Amino acid sequence: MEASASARELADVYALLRRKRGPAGWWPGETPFEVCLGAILVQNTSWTNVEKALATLRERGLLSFGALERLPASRLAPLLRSSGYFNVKARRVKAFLAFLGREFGGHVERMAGEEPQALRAKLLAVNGIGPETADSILLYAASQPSFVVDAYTRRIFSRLGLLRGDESYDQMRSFFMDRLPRDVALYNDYHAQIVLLGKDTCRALPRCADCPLLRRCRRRGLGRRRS
DNA sequence: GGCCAGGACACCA
DNA sequence: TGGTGTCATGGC
Repeated sequence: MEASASARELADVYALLRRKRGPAGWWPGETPFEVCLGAILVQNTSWTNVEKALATLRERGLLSFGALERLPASRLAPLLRSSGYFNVKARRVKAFLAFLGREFGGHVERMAGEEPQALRAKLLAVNGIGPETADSILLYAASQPSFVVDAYTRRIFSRLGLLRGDESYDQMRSFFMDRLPRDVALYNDYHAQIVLLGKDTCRALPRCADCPLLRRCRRRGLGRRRS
């Protein structure tokens, strides 16, 4: 871990990210419930594939807790086909629905009243919900200040030299949360900016040799040369 | 036709 | 505790 990375540096990187397109206004789903489904379906998959599966569920009137709760995993799986790993994800969605029904009566909104650490622990105990999925649900569905770390975050910040790139998930999450104010709107937009940058620049420039963000950071003395 | 995408888990040493 | 195999579709 680059322990010397400062709160100011993370704030400056965010300012640079935001300067390009302003507030991302980014929300991975139309409702908090849809956000939860999306967080599971997007595991190791592109969001465009997830959108197709969500659209299928919407067309069939299945985009609600009640409808999905009644649907067996064997019938849900084919509807999730486009998101990949559909058999696995059908079981994971069902596990989440069972948790949501048991703990919150099927109402995602009620998660917001839970103490963040306790809610995170409960989510992580659900089969198929790992740290990134839990943090996505916490931040984007339950409005809790939990920083989401994903593959783009690891890639971009290791290229900036602010992370080594081999840190554990929790180490990277702490890296951000120890240096940024616990602010839901900030975490929401910071992660959104990272994803949007990752989707265009990192894909177009897979080696990041000519990454505009990297150049801007270098000009301002941000980031570090990699040894 | 190969590579990769916003992970997580079971299994094994 | 850490490494490895598995799950699978769709876009480029």
